[in-house]
Amino acid sequence: MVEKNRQGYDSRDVELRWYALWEREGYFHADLDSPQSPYTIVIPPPNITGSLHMGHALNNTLQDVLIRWQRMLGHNTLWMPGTDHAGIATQNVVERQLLGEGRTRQQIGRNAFVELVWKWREQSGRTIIDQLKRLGASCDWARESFTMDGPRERAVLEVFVRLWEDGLLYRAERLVNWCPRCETALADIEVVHEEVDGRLWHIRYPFAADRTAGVVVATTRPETMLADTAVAVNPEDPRYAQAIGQEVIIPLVGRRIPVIADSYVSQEFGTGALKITPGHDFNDFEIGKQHDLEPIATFQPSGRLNDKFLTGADDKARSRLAHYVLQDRFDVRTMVLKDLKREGLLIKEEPYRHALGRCYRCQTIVEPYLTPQWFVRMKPLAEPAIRVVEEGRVRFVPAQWEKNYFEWMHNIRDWCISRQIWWGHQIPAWYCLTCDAEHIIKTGHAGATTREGGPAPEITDVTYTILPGAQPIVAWEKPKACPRCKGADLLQDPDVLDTWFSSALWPFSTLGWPEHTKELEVFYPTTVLVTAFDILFFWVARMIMMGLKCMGDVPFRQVYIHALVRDPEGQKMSKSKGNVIDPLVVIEEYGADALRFTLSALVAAGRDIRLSEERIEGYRNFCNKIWNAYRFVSMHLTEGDADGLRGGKLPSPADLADRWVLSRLQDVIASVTEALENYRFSDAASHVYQFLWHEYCDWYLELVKVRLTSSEDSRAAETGRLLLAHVLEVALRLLHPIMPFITEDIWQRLPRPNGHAPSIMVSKWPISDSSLVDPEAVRKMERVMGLIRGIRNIRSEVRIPGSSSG
RNA sequence: GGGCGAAUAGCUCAGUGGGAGAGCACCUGCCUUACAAGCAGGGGGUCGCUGGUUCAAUCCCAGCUUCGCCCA
Repeated sequence: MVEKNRQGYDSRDVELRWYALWEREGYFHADLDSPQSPYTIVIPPPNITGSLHMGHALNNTLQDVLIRWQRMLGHNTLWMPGTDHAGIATQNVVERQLLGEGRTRQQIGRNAFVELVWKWREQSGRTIIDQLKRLGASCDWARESFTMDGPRERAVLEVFVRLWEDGLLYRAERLVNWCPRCETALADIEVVHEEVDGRLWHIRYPFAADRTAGVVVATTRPETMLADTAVAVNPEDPRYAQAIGQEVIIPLVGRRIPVIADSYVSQEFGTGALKITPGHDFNDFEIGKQHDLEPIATFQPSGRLNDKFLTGADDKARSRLAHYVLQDRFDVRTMVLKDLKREGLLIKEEPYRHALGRCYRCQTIVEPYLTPQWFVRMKPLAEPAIRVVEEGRVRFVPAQWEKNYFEWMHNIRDWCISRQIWWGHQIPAWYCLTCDAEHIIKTGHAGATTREGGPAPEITDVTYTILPGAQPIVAWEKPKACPRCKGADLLQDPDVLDTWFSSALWPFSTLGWPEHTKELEVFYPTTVLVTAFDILFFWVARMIMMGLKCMGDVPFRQVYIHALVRDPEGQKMSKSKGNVIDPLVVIEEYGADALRFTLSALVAAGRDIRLSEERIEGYRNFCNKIWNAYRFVSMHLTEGDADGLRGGKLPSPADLADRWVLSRLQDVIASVTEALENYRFSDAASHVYQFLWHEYCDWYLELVKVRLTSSEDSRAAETGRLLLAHVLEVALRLLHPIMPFITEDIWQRLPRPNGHAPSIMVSKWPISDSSLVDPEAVRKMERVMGLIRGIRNIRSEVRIPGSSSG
């Protein structure tokens, strides 16, 4: 076997080199004073904890395709980059790191911890930016933002104050979704619901009047019975007609609670009797409100039991249940069930499938938790946001997503925006320790920790609990004095804002709002937002609401919504499943161009992408094909040819093939352009692929080859060489948005008209020339190709050798 | 329980009221000086099922089955 030098295309060196040049030359930078019409995209800011995954790769490839295409069309394009501080996610990362050193954030205190996160961000927070550059993203890096930098913080403060002044913010005690691991409240949509095979336990609650009889309730959460305040039945239910108005005794605890009637209770579910725990269940909370039941909140923030459930219990029960206190909620469940069984009150246990909510950041089962939080009143914000989509001022692509949007917006609930974490925008609200003292409870003690060998730290773990009745003073900065009592002892609300609060401002905060900047004037509203459907509610809807509220205009005119990237079996890629295809590994092995082309070719509206490595390899081969076509062209081009091309004059077609290839090129220009105009990335990709490989290489190049070798007609040969170079040059420009690197590399090597752009990325997007469209040539050429195929077919059939003929 | 979407070649998916397609995989023959990461040729599908509209249905309509996602 002959060892042959591989003459393939090598992406590695090429990609790094050209990216550096583009950046150095400032091609990514949008010009504020440009007379051209603007085309703007704001990046969905990746989390600073993130490392580039396929979702990012897809999302940013599509944005870059659009941006590069529009730049070539001559628009003043701005791709605004930045990163997101990702409150809970980042805090979790740094906390874990700290824990590795045997310390907790509580031990080092808030200020030191926040400082530590900033330090972590300096070191690790830019990883993903560098990775985006490897992908080829042509963002305007000079304008890079961070959701917690100075200007973005000003925007957050401004919005918070405005919402407060407009009566769209309030602080209230409500049952909220609580993550006992992150120890913070979550918004409703930060809870991921899943069906699980659980159990339904039937428990007997004896009547206070006659303990031999009772009501049997069915529950999936027996541990919450400790905090029950009633048993509810349907008023129409004949089984319980006698029971309504009586009192039953909570088993183990011994507390008396009423049997109430409420039509909410389904007669079909379980036994038809429902235990009511307003402090630990959303539905029960509502029922409790109707019946004036005081909720009992018997969990600590960590999900461990406190002693509230013992309120009203007798001494015997107190001593018997003392060991429940401080146990985890699921251990309590086990203990409760065991004790119930012993007392003969556990009637039945059956398998039961039901929904469970988990924290979207750490998968911990969330707990409904009664606590004062900040909320945004959403209805008034949602109404105009619904209207702009109805009126088409914001257009969703594909349009089917508008349905989901409307569905959610019409049923919108108030947004819980306070988080009990430290990394984030601290809420700009203060409380007066003088006149509001009754609502503020101070806990903590000095000198709780000493760093090894270091000086004794300040008091670090003092915490304030701000009760529901407290009166916040909302302001841009700490007020000098309380407006009510003139007291100067003010305490800032310790909570921080939901990360999505600052993300919601992104399309205008990145442009300098609330200052009246030229950037806002030029680039707002932005043109299109490119994002995956999974953050439609988290982010897209909220940006529309906030854009309308703050700017009085939509944040973007179009929203292109793409699917998620999955593995070849359709499974979500995850580290634990081990099915992750790492884009950076792919880029190393196959090149960013191959990855970008693959993702573009696979993205179909509303469908998940199943990514396999073979597919990427196939498009790497496409790179190689183009590279070799270039090698052929360059090998045959003469100095005279190059001069001619630089002069910009094209030869007139010498024969059918010439007319055909020029005509086909015009078609391809038109169809790629049309595909991009309609966000049909896969069509754009396959049109160029089909043309370059199966028309240009398979046919035109082969036909010109014949002219070059036969040398009967030197004019035909020259025309062939020139058109080979010309058609390749145009096709490269068509391909550039998808494959920026190889197109630049070859384009720079091809002779092209004098005065042309210094880089393909700032060259002109091809325009279809109708004078070159030649349907007759195309028809004739197709007949010729069919004829040749027929001949080849016959030849191969005639020459079928016996399989053992070797 | 409410909503949305999908079902087309072995796999992943385009597609249109009149001819069933692409990439990958597969089979056969070729290291033909651009490319074996390639070239040439080839096999393979009652377009989920049942009805209806139509001269004509993979496509439009209704029902069914299966799968996926979102919301509660």
